Amino acid sequence: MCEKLKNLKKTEYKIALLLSENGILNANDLQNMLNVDKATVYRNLKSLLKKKIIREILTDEKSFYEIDCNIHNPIHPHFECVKCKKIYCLKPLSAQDTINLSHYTDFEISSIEIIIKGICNECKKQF
Amino acid sequence: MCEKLKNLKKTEYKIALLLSENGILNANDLQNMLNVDKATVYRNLKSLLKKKIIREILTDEKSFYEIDCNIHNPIHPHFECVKCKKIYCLKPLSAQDTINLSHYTDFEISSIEIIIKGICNECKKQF
DNA sequence: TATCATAATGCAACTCAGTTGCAAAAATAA
DNA sequence: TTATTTTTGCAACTGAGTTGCATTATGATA
Ligand SMILES: [Mn+2]
Ligand SMILES: [Mn+2]
Ligand SMILES: [Zn+2]
Ligand SMILES: [Zn+2]
Repeated sequence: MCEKLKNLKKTEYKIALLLSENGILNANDLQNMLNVDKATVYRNLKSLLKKKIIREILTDEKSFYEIDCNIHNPIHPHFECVKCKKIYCLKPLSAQDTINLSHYTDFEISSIEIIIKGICNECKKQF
Repeated sequence: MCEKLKNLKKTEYKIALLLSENGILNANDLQNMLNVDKATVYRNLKSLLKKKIIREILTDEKSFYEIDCNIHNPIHPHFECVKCKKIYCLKPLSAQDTINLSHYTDFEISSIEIIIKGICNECKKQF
C-alpha cells in the first residue's frame, strides 16, 4: 500500500483506499460505496487533489479519479471511448515517448494529462 | 485560409472563421461575437466537431475550441493555469517527443489531447 | 412567382456535475 | 467535563450544456 495514505483524515483515507483497490472511479461511484453525501465526497476529493494523493481525469461529462502513487500507479495516458464513455488506463509512456517538458520555461508545471479518444475493442465488435 | 472551411453552413462558417482569426475561444465568447442564442452556438460547435473542423479543449469548468487545420494549426499541447484559468497553446511536440500510438492496438484512435497544468508566468509574478 | 418541404434558429425549460451556506454532529483540545 | 475546531448532511444554488417546440429562413419544385 502507498505510503502517502498514512496521516489522512478518515474519509480521505477511505476514498484513497477505494481508489487504490478499484482503479478509476467517479464521484458518484464513491458516494455509493461510502454512503455519504455527495458534498462530502467532493470536498474530500478536493483536499486529496490538493495534497496530490489522487489524480483527476476530465471527460466531457464528469471527472474520474485515481490514486497518485508513482510506484504503484505511475502517470500514464488514458483512453476514452466515445461510444461507451468508458475510461481505460493505458500503460505508461516508454522512455523514448516521454514528453520533454523542459522547453516550457514560461510555466511552472505541476501535472500533465494525456487523453486519447476513439472507439474501444468492445464497441468495435458491437457496431 | 483553411481549405476545410469551404462548404460549411453559414453559422458553422462564421464560427470556424472566428476561431481561425482569434485562436482559442469558448462557447460564451462565440455567443457574444455572433449575437446568436447559446443553443445555436452549441449545436454548431457539435457539428463542427463531428466534421473535424474544430478541436475541443476540456477544462474543469468549460470547453474551449480551436480550428483543426493541420497546416495552419497542427495538434499541440495546451497549458492551463490553475490560478487565472487561462489556456495557452504550446508549440507542437518535436519529432522525438511525439507519442507513439501504435502500441495501443486495442483502440481505434481518433484524437489525442495533452493538457499540462501549472502556473503561468503572469501569475507567478503577481503572487 | 407562389407553394411546399426541410433545415436552422430563438426561446424557455430542463439536466446534471459540482459548489456553498448553514446548522447539526463528531472529533479534538483544554 | 466543557469549550473549540473540524467534518458532515442537507438543501438550495450555480453554470455549462441539452432539448422540445414553435417560428423563421432557406431551397426546391412547379
Ligand atoms: Mn489511469
Ligand atoms: Mn491550441
Ligand atoms: Zn467503448
Ligand atoms: Zn495564470
